[in-house]
Amino acid sequence: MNKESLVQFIQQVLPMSQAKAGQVVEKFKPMQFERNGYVLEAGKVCNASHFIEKGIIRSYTYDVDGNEVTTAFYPENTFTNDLLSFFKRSPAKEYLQAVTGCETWYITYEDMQASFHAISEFREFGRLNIVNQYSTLKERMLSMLQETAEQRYSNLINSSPGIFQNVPLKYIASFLGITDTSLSRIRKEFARKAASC
Amino acid sequence: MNKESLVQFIQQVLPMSQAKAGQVVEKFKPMQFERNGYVLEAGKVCNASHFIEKGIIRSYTYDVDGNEVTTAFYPENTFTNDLLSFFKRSPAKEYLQAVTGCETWYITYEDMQASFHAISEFREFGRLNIVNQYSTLKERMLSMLQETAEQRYSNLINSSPGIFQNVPLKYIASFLGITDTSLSRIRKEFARKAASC
DNA sequence: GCCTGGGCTTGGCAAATGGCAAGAAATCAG
DNA sequence: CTGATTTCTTGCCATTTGCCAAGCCCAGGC
Repeated sequence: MNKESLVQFIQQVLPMSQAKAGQVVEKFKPMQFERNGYVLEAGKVCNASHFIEKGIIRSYTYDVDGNEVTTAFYPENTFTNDLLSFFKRSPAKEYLQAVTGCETWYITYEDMQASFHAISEFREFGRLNIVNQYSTLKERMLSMLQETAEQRYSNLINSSPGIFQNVPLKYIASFLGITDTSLSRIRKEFARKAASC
Repeated sequence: MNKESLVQFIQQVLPMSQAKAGQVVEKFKPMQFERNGYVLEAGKVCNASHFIEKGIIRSYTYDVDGNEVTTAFYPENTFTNDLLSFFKRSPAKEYLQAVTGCETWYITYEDMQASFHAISEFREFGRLNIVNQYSTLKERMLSMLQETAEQRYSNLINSSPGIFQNVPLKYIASFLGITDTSLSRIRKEFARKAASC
């Protein structure tokens, strides 16, 4: 396992010389998680940012009635952490759980701060990465505001078919903002429509 | 009009010496907007970040059917811009409109980059400010996922009563993810419940 | 003062979604 | 393999919300 995909990801967010990119990834170390293992637990301070080389991670929390709510899926070739906890050194509100077995490259908060200070390209990359995450969340927000549950389901299955092969439907339901009952009905209706076309 | 509230805001996000704070705010310049004026228009690149000294600004876009969707309200003592457009120099997808007459302190992209480079405290402030905006959006997302429209209305009126005094209800409706018809009914029901307590 | 237009409310009906409970299917442990 | 547990589907009914149309009310222009 080498850092090639991490380097590619960084180059894609902010192109820089190979030398700089090599310097940036130097501090990243490998880690593995079993299926259902925890990358981060609520209440603890998030001290590492993980680049997912292989596998899928989800974030979740609990609503006032004690129901699990899946807040995001992190597929391969993305960064995952609890942004607020990581950068403000505050207790995390969410769990980060490996939905499948995972291999990641992680960097600690201390190493990241040091690298931010030393490498201006890495600073800029870090900022753009946060902005991209914000942007993703904003699109999701917009989709919640103006689309029906069926449209959101359709979008997800088109944009991330891999998720459906590995993630229990109940996680997907709460992610879409509906109950597993409704998701089941939507899937049925969706299959019916697809068949008739 | 002086920069005192801007300085206070910065100190609150990231405490630093008064000298540093003074250096940070140096590049900010004043601007004014009439009611319904535009701080930013969709399609243009967002080239300034505004700290709202006075007034309320909203962001909005259009859905596929051409309906306006209000995506956020920015009250006094917050920063507003189109994050993605500002940092990636891409065309904005949203409009930023002054809902009331507004006075702001703004900094251009170029000045901000220069100050980021020169003042490490400002860099850190900038990052924390983005993280805070992400966090705000995440809470809003969570509220969309797990709360009813009536609960979201209740939260908004408790946390930001000032908005209701200045903003047309139809903006608030699309912000809450419902139609103005539904909002009207929810308000009626809400008033009934409040009266009976 | 009168007209006009936009913003808000209301009623009637249809569609979407949730809550509950039962059953079917898949998965897991022993 | 078997039994237990979890996940998923389905039916029934209530609630929420949307859509459409009508009407009210208030502010601004003449």
